[in-house]
Amino acid sequence: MSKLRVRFAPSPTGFLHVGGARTALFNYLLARKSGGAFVLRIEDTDVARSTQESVDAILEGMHWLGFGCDEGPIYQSDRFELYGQKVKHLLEQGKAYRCYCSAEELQSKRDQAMADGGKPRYDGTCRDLTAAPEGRPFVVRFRSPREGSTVFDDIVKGPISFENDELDDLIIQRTDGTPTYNFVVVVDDADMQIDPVVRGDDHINNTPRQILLYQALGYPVPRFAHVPMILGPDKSRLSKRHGATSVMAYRDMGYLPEAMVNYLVRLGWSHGDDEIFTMDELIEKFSLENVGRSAGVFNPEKLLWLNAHYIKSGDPERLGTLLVDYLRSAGIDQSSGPELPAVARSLQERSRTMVEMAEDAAFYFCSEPEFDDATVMKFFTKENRSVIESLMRHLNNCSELTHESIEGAFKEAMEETGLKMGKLAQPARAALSGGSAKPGIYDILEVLGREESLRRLNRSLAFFS
RNA sequence: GGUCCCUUCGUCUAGCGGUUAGGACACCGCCCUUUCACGGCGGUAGCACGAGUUCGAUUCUCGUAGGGAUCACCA
Repeated sequence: MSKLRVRFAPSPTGFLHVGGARTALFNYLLARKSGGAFVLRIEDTDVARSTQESVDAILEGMHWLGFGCDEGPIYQSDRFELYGQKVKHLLEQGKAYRCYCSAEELQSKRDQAMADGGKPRYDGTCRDLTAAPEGRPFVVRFRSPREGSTVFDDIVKGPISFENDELDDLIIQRTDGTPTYNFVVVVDDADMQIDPVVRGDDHINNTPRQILLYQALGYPVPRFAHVPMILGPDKSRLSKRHGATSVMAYRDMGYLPEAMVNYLVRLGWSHGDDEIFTMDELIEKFSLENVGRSAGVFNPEKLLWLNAHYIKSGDPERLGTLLVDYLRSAGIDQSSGPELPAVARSLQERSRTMVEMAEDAAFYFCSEPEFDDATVMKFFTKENRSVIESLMRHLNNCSELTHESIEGAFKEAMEETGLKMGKLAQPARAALSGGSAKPGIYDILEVLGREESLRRLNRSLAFFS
């Protein structure tokens, strides 16, 4: 595959949402696969709505997901001079013209057209103006051809065609002299030699105008790949009301970036029946040819399943490191207690999110667990006292608590008491954790260690009837 | 409303003229079992509709219906 230059071009008016993240991912994979360049371009021509906080949030999201860019971030606000030159050229060539209609006039014309059942488009009032009014504010409009049609062969959607007379003369420069999106996106994609342009299919309707602009500017027209949108459960465009849409919100909810990447890539793309992909596999296997044409519903359940999968198969050392922040957020004092990797290892098979893991790890860090009435009633009975004592004796004989030594102790205790595993494990679990802690009982003992385990068991004795 | 796009289980999807329509999430049942999970096995469930083309349509064409996007001095 030849080297591709692709880009992700978010506008800094909010955080990185899952839709944008997927678009970024597709572009990133294409660049990595081809050994080409992934350009990050910040579309901040709307100075009023763009914020540095948003830029930072987007960068943070990209970093978390592991999408490193090769060029950028490039800010369009740094390139106004270039856009100004291009506008000037179009003006000189008569391919653009000044329009003196005010925003209010335009709006009322649109409203009128709508009321008459017509199309809300610019009527061309200033298109052929010969005498320019003096000193009045103006915008610059692109002189769009009124005949013919514009067609392109979308890489994912196939052939798409528009009649040119459906397109009106779009504004390329505002009254304040700043350029607008449809213009700068063309100048930049051409200037940065982006090909293919991979973006959300909400841009399909902009594409014919942009193609006309490429041609007017004398640029070669790139290929386009419009990827389907991500919808909410009600099939409407995914938004806040559907729940979390910010990528970083998922980190906060205990999701791993690889789970998010894996989920996002499968939403709209497939590789046979495969479900699990490492980033390296994605780079090797991803291709636009296998991107579907239809929109997809964001399914949190499947994301959760993938997250559980990655936690389950994750490196305990890493999970332990990640756990630090989640424990802190859960208000758990981790200053003393077991080693985090060991904690993570004991819980990774049963945690679907890191938040769950932190919550389920709480008992490890609570040296004096509270016993509720139900627990006392059920497990701390007269008969069970001897059970715990028996277990303590055999545990005490172990020099160190390992899976083997613990198993041995349990066997001996079972023999001594004549009880089955269940009768032994449950009271012990309650005594050690204060309730029905999730890890296997051997794991709890092993992670807690000999001294702490015996201390907790001994302490529980006081609560027996 | 105009334009454009889309349409296989509830959801994500495989399928690229002939298949018992496959997989995954979710759901249900059974097994495993020291709690909870994991895991294993099995199951429910789908080609929107109507015409064509064809010996044969989920697959190709055209309609219909439904859904979505877009029609800014936002991007």
